[in-house]
Amino acid sequence: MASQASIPKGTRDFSPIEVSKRNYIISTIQQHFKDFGFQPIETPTFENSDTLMGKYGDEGDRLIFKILNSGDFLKKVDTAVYEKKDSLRLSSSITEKALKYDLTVPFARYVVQHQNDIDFPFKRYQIQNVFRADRPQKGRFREFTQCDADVIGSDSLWQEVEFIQLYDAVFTSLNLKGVSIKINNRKILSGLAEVIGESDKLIDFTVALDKLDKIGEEGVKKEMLEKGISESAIENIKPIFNLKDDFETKINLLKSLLSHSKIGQKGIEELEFIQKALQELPLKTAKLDLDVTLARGLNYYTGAIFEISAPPNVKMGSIGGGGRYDDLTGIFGLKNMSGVGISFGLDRIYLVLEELNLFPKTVEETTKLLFINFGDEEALYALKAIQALRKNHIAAELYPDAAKMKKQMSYADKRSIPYVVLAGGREMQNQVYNLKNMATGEQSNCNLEKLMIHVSG
RNA sequence: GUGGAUGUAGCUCAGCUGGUUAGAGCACUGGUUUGUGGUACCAGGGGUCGUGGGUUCGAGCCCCAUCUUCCACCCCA
Repeated sequence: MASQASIPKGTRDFSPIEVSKRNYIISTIQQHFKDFGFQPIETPTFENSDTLMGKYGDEGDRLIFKILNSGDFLKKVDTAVYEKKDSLRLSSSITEKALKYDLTVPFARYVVQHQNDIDFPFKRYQIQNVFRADRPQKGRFREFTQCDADVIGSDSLWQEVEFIQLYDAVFTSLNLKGVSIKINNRKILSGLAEVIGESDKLIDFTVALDKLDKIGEEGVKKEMLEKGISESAIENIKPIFNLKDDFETKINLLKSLLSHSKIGQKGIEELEFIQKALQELPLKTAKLDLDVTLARGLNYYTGAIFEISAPPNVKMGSIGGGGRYDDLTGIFGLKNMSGVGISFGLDRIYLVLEELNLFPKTVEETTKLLFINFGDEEALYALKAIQALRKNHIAAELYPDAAKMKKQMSYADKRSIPYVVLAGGREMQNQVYNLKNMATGEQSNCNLEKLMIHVSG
């Protein structure tokens, strides 16, 4: 290998076809965002470190890419910190900026900073890349694209209903069947923790519970015991380990389980509201599924929690997620702003569509006609036709060099260009173009007008 | 951050217990066809075997380190 050209681990180059396919997904999502009344914003690729640090938990902090200060950054460092090799304190003093880790926290910062210019409730969407210093694996990258839609400034549950519809609309458009929208409510999790008398261990409790489908009932029990949750407490909530029935049966079980928890009951009420609304507004493609074990790591969720699972025949983690957060902007000083939002994981949706062969053929279409170059005089003749074609938004191009016919033809073939136009001396004399259909091999002479009709049909 | 696997031509991979000049298919370039691609036939170019050390008379193969990719965990889209 002569060159050592390479890119950092967890990042990717995208070829023309890949970009076309990504754009197909992005424009689909974007169209539905607009249809639902969301407005676009963008925020910087990097933020001040303290905007991001501490917002995603310890694990999150570890995964934030920090940007080294410019200039003689060591000069300002406390000698004691430096000599002790205290990485944590050292890094906070030499990295004042960090790459954004998700779109939600920068959005919260945006809302607080621009609160006087925003009309609430504010519905925004945002499609940008985010960065995580994670170890890459399948469907997990260090730079990836998130497509977020959030509403801030309304605690109406109709928003949750609409977001579920939005998910459904997007997956319907992408022709992706078998997606399940898993829903849960933080209040139910709080209620469960309360009922078993372990409210102070809510996080440990939910993190363990979240792993049910991965490590099984015994694994979850073991982890809960390790975290200091009592055996009798686990016994109390045992029924939720085996919830396999429909939405209503699950709700009923939760009702009896949480009859003594006010907050738990509130969570049930919210779920029922959403479910009843959706019975009147049925989903087209996706399935709504109550999953009591759904917790998600982000600790700012306070109400609904969403997670989107790829169809069961595809081996892929979640392809989207979201939820309600009552006080996200509180950390930046703006109180009483309830928000709810969802995110689409573009890169994972891409992998799922690729695996299921769901990209429409049309996304790969580029140039429709290639004009063979026979020389300067002929090229000029060709370009006159090309100019007219382009004016009608028919993509056409001239092979730049008067190369051998074979070379030009195989170039068209390799690029899957459906039509080739041969216009040499003979055609010029008769003021025609020889149009060749590359799929059928058919060839005929026609004037510019007919050429256009033929190709656009 | 923890544990495991991997790396040979542009791509997918062969390469025996360490032994001459490292192979195949596909792709690429040229020709059979100087106004006709996708098929066929012929010829050709291309690898300091991920990188750096070490063991050995001799290393693609053994040892160490490092990087990449992949898998599991953690976490997550």
